[in-house]
Amino acid sequence: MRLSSLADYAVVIMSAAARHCGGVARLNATTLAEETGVPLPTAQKLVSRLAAAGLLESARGQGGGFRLSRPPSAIDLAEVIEAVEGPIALTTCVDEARHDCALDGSCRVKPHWAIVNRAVRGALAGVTLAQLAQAAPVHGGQQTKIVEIA
Amino acid sequence: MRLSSLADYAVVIMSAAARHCGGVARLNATTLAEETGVPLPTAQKLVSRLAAAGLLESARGQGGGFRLSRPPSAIDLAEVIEAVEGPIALTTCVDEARHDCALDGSCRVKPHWAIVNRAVRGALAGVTLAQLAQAAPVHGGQQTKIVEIA
DNA sequence: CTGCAATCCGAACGATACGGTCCGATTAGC
DNA sequence: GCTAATCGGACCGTATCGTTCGGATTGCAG
Repeated sequence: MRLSSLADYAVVIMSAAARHCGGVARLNATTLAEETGVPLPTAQKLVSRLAAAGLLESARGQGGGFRLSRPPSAIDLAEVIEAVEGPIALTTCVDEARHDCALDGSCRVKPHWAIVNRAVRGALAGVTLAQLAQAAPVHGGQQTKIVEIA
Repeated sequence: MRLSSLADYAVVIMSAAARHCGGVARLNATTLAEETGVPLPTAQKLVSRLAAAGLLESARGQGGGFRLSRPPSAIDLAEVIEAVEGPIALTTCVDEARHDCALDGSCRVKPHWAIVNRAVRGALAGVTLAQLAQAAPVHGGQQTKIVEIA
């Protein structure tokens, strides 16, 4: 139940890019790396994947760089994570592209995983880059609540 | 964002144990392995960890085995997963036992992770073994919803 | 038009952690 | 007191992740 380091860094980078959204200037990988503290080679790999997923627009050559393809309020955590890690699937049986669950047929729990998976993904999809770009979260008590489940 | 196979199997095993909760008879690792389809050695490793976490009560020697330490309705997914994988911490900076985040100090995103982490954990804590032991989930539309977030 | 410099893109290497297997320690029954 | 069945911990192979490196592409200056 741990996020990969790459996904963690990707969120940090996207958040930094969202903060510079006012200026139309493109941000290159070097600048993003310096600003966030992420190692440069790793940052390069990440912006590549994020661009391939359509979350960033890339421009090559001198003066090139990256820019958010959408407003920060229209990009959520789930998208960023899926761009780096692939589809959010807690178990292999949820991932429709793979049918290699050893138990499969007789597994009585399988039907429930889809619901749990949706709940977790929903928790991530509920947070946008715009919220992450804000200075600090509100500390006034519990902000998150699951109302119904399964 | 993928659950480890061990955690997946642990949920399946605990769910099977919950289904046999009526009888007071203990279940040994072999029986649970046969019933769930989980490889025996792996099942042994899992029940050991689950017992160490206090979710199962173990009895050694001939005629021994395992039993749920609490009613199925009082054990949730988060507990099972944490027993196998350790604390649920999406990022290293959420895990209070570790302070080895390379970015740390200047990271602007860090404060938000705690909230996201709580939301994900809440989604898992909302599902009990009693619900998993039921035959099948209700398919009547979307059952899960995040009302407020960060 | 040509050369240069900056940037993005894909492939190979090493390390960490997971998953699976085996053997020893312990306990209840005979 | 012995036997047998079961739990508990240690070892090893494997796969994925994370990092690093070199090549291809593009825009600007001369």
